[in-house]
Amino acid sequence: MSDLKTGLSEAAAAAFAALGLPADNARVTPSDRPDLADFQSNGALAAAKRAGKNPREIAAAVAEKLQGDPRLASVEIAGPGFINLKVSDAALSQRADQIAADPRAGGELVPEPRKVLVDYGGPNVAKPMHVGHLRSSIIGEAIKRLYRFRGDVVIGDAHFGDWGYQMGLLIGAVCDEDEAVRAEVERLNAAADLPAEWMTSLEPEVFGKVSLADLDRLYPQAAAKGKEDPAYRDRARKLTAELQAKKPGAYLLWRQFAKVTRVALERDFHALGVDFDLWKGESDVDDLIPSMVAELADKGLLVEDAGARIVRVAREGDKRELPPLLVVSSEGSAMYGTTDLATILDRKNSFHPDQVIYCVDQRQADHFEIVFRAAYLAGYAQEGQLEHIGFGTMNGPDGKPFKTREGGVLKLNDLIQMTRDKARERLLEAGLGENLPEAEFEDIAGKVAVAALKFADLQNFRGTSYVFDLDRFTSFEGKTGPYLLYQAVRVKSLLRKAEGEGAVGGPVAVTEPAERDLVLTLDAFDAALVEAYDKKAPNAVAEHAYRLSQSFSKFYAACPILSAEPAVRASRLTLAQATLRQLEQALDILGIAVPDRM
RNA sequence: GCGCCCUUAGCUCAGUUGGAUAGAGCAUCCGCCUUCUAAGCGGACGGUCGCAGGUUCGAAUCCUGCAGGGCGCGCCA
Repeated sequence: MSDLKTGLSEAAAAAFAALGLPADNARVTPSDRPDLADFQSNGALAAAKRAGKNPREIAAAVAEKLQGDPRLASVEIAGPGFINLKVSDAALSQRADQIAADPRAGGELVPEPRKVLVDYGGPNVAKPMHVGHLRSSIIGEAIKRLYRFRGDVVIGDAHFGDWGYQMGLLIGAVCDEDEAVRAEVERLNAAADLPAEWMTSLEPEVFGKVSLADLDRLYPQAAAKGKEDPAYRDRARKLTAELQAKKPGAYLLWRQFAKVTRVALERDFHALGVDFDLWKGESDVDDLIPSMVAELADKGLLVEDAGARIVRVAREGDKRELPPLLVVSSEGSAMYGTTDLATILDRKNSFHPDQVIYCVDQRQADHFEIVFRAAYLAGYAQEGQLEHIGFGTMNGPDGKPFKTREGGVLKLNDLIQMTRDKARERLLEAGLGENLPEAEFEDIAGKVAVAALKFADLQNFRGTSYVFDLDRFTSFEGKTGPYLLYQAVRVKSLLRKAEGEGAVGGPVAVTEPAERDLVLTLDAFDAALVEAYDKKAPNAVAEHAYRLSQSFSKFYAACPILSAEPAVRASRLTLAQATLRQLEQALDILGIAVPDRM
């Protein structure tokens, strides 16, 4: 069951082929001139160029072949050789019935499902998530859901940054601040009589008082000190190496860091409706590193350089010299490129992904290019299987990465709370809330907040940066998440009313312009999914959801439903049902949930 | 210095891989609620697509140069 565009493309391709013309550019697309046609094919122009013929003649010949197609109400030539197609009401009605009957609301499956892993590019342990993590969560989640909906087997992995230098910095900083912690770390490091299962069984009581707030407070200080004080930095790097060598004191203190961080992360992700299949991190591949390093050495890829061990990844024809992958630091510790490489190896062994998508800030493009090249050299993945999906930053009104009024980084939790407060305010302004139970009102406010944040983000192409504007995002007017929820809720309300009156859906019979427009929009769902999938660009789905809402709203204004005569009412109810299902499906792919009323 | 990305309506952004008259939203102005949620719908206003060349029948889109902005460039992630 394919959409109209696909069916018409096939017909056009057949027509081109019958005329001895290449069929590959016969593609039919939605018309740029809705006043003239529903669909168009520009293939005659390209074919004429290749064959050195008159495009209008070719268009006329193709048009004649298409003329008899029962789906088409008219075939016309316009301009230099555009073929304009108008679909018959009957074909539109039939297509609407198909979509309405389809649990997938018109969205097709990929021909061959693949195994895809989405890497959310890790929030860091010991640092609360800030607005910078918002985009990778939102975009990664949308890509995961999109791929899954289209039939791929997808695993999402948070991939925490929990094993690097910042851990050494924090171990040092916490010990400096708390003598008891320091003593315990030293005692454990030196202890000779630990039980075999100490890594998982021991939870030293003194470590229990270290909170995320402590880490959050100490980290910026320690990072700053590490930058200016070489001795302090060296100690942190040594402590990092100790942690990675699993010295008990360092390791168990680190486990406390990971524990308190995880609680906060789960809270923030839950609030955003984001979840992971794997909560893995850099530390999980630590055991693989020694053998991986040995293997890289065996393969002759590892080179000594300035006390460190590196893999050179520069290639012939590079426009500039790409730095090498730093595998082992001069201190003997693993760098983030090391764990990233080991993670690729781990995923190859455990999941055999056809593709791994890294959903990480554009600024890390070079890093991933380096790691990917090393992975290809080492045979841990095939060229092209690893892909970095970069995105821009969320900026403040000044056009620079978003900061609080005080100039600090805004924590994700605070951002979510801010948005939720605003959502409540908006709902109350609109006179909602008095009639609703407290719990439902809170649920709605939460959904409105998430819709506002996610839709604002996802309506932009991921590669570009955007300006954060809470008032605009939470507005119920215009191209916003709350507007989409309102539209969906309005359909739900209509359908409830219909049900109360005993009105049921029936076969679609398209007659009105608003009905035509709505069905054409419904039909365009699959094309939006394909585009979003191929370009890893959820904004195509967001755009479709918005267009669908608009089409429905026009239909809703122009075509009375419940008061129409029975056959028309049944047809329009079917259209409303199909719209709701597709809209909810599109929003679900974006990670946006719709309340029942608002 | 080298490299990557960006520059489209007053503001925030899309732009179907080179096609017709470059689209939305906000803002401004004008209409439409005794009728299914007006948080809506219809209409108007608003553009040298950063600048200059080039390729092409045809360029916001491809190539070159320039200007402005952002980002990155091995022991942080």
